[in-house]
Amino acid sequence: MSQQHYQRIWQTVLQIPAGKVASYGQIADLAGLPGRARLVGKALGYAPEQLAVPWFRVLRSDRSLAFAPGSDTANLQRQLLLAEGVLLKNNRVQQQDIWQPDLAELLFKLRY
DNA sequence: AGCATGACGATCT
DNA sequence: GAGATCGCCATGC
Repeated sequence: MSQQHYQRIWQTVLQIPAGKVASYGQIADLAGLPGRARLVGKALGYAPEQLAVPWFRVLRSDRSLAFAPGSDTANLQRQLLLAEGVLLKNNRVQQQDIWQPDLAELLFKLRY
């Protein structure tokens, strides 16, 4: 897949504010890539460290973490979210912690 | 080209 | 909510 798509995904994820989370599908939609939720996960895995993309603020549409419960990655994600005040209950975040961006403002910042 | 594999998602039970 | 099923799309063998 093109770097262009990855770039858009990374830039979109960078817009998620601390203390909020978004789903893979939501990010795909906002990045102008509807139907490609799976590509978002892949892009996050390739994200350069230097860009400091908040990958831990992205999870599934059912509000559960994508990594196996108990795995090192899942534990790390849980810790990073907790540090921002996002508490997981039974591997799920609260509905209120889901990011609901102002579309006009977001599109302006991303200027697609 | 065919098939399996995912940091996924919507829908039904 | 949990589990099963099917759809989706990019990748790699």
